[in-house]
Amino acid sequence: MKRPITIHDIAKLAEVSSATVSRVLSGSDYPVSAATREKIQRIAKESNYIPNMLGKQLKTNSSMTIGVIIPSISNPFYSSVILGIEGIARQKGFHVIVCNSLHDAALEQEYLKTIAEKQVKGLIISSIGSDQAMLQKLMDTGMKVIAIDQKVDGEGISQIEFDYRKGGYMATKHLQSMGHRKIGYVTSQLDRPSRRSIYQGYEEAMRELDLEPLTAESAEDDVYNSLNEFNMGKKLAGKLLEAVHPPTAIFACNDVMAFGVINELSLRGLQVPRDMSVIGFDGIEYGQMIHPPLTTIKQPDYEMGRMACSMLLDLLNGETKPVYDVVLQPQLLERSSVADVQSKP
Amino acid sequence: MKRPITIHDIAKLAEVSSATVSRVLSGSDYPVSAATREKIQRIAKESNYIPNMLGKQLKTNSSMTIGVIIPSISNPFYSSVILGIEGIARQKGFHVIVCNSLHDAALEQEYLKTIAEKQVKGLIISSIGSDQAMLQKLMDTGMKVIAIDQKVDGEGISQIEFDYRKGGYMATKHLQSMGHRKIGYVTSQLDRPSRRSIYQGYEEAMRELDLEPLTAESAEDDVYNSLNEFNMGKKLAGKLLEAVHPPTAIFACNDVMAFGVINELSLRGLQVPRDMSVIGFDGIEYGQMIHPPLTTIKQPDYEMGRMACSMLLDLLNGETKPVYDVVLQPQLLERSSVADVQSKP
DNA sequence: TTGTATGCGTTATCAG
DNA sequence: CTGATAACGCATACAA
Repeated sequence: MKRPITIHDIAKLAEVSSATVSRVLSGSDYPVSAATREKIQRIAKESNYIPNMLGKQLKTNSSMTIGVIIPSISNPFYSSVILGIEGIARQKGFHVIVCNSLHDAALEQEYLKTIAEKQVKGLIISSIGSDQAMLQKLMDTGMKVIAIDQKVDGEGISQIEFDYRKGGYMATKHLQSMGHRKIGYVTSQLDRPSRRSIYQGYEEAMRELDLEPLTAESAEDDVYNSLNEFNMGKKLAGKLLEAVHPPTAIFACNDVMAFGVINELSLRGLQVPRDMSVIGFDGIEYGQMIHPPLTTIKQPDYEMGRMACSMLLDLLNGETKPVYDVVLQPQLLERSSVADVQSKP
Repeated sequence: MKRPITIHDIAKLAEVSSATVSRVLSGSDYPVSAATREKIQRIAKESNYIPNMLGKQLKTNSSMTIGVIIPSISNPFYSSVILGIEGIARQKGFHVIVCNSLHDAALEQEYLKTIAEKQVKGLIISSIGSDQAMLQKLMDTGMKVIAIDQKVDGEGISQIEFDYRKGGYMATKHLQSMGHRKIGYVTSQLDRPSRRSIYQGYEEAMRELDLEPLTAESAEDDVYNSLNEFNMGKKLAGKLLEAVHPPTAIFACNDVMAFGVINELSLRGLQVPRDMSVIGFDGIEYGQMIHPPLTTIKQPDYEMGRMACSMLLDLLNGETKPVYDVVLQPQLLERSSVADVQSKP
């Protein structure tokens, strides 16, 4: 294994100083005569020179890298966010390091540390932990942070979030507008702020019409895994059906859970939407692949990624924009899992 | 913005040399008296010292990082592979850089370059490009490479792949064993080796019973996107139905496409599996969330990730194992989308 | 336009 | 056990 080529090797071959080589190869605008410039470039190519970013970054103290911490890429919602981030980042010459916290607060902390050690100056995080002490410390050292999806309260953190409350409200209102009055809500544990917000929206819409909320909340904590979520949906749907006054429509806190609800219903001989309407939340692509296509509340995930990345890069460019929160609006995706039951016979 | 703390700062505070600080803080087993060791650790903690990995890596020329290049994390198959890789990597103290080539050969090359520049010494790649020249160059400089899923022919590259041919064979045989004789195959363009292999398995199984293959291949090139895939499944299913001798069973080259097939069938008033059997390929989780639950050929994606990472780490540890290929075996996941049609009335 | 010299933060060598 | 010092590969201030 031969030692990798450095600018010094090239300098020797080209009979110039390494400074000149650096100036040419780093794309600096420092004046270098066309002749030597060409010579250096030729030799670099011929010798398969690969610049060592570690050296460069150590010197310049800028890694052109942003970190992203999300629960898991196996969640299509987050993988979409990441694709959005990457698109913008690549366009600006930045690289992205993705870390899956897997709903493990300790792991999240660990990744936070790793990112700091790698001298990453910008971070986009959908935090699942509650301990923002470490995050604050990093920000004190100059790291720029954008929180997405999950609210992080800390000074100087720009947030970009969805209007979850409104999404919950919209979903419920849509069901009501279709004539439903007994509307059940199935949700995983209401421990994360986002989930509570959706619930609030649901509750608010119900209260407006003096309707009683009917909620089935999972008791289990979060082993994030879509199959789990699916099964949870099944279980909770079962619970709702066994209530004294079963609902005519079910609102699930995410699409995969809605898949579970639909599955459980069909197992019990109930047809969607004829016998029961179902509405989901998130707007993942698979929603339109099932039968019936799932009516749902779409969160602009991809756009969120793009916006988060743009904001972060602005911050890194030293544009001293004020810290601000962006609230992205949900959108009703009307497909075929909700029936209109208000037509009087 | 204050200058970050370095080992020199700590050295001053602890009244020792930076060499000693390094020995303590880097977890070296070099002997240091318990007293100074403790003092250094205390001061490091108090001053919120964050080691600069760039410096360390530049010096040691080892980044404890492996690169992964895959088509897209939005494909649940690959996100599963990555989770497998990460699990092993983390366990051994390695970090993972994920790059989505998005089915763009140029982008793949770009990421390859980036990874090399970042001094990453190990790479796991599911290559979509055909130009393995760059890859070979990198291997010449000492990079260890493991190719997964997609075969890359090059010297010294360990491969870990699925037995796609056998998977295709198994799927077809399963349909045959359930009495089907007219079996259609829908596939995206047969341009990648993996896809051709599946097709070969299908064809082989058909020939064994002297049956005529009936294939619908997409003409469009690959804009990888599940929705696209889904729609392709719909379109190709339509084609098959309009054949002079329509099949009684359809085999799709991946699960999402199978979703499209099922969707199209139900739109045309055909029930699965009563009127038409469908079998998929991949075994993504969503397969069991649709109706009817999709019978499919499962590829052990997560395990592939784990195995690839283990092999790579062994290679990086200098264990001079011979270059070898691992072939992972597919598994039939019998669910409910295939009907037994052989019972004679 | 080019070269020299220095330092980024760390580890490693070698001498004490 | 500890310290001084030289790298690692690169960019840049300063000198020529």
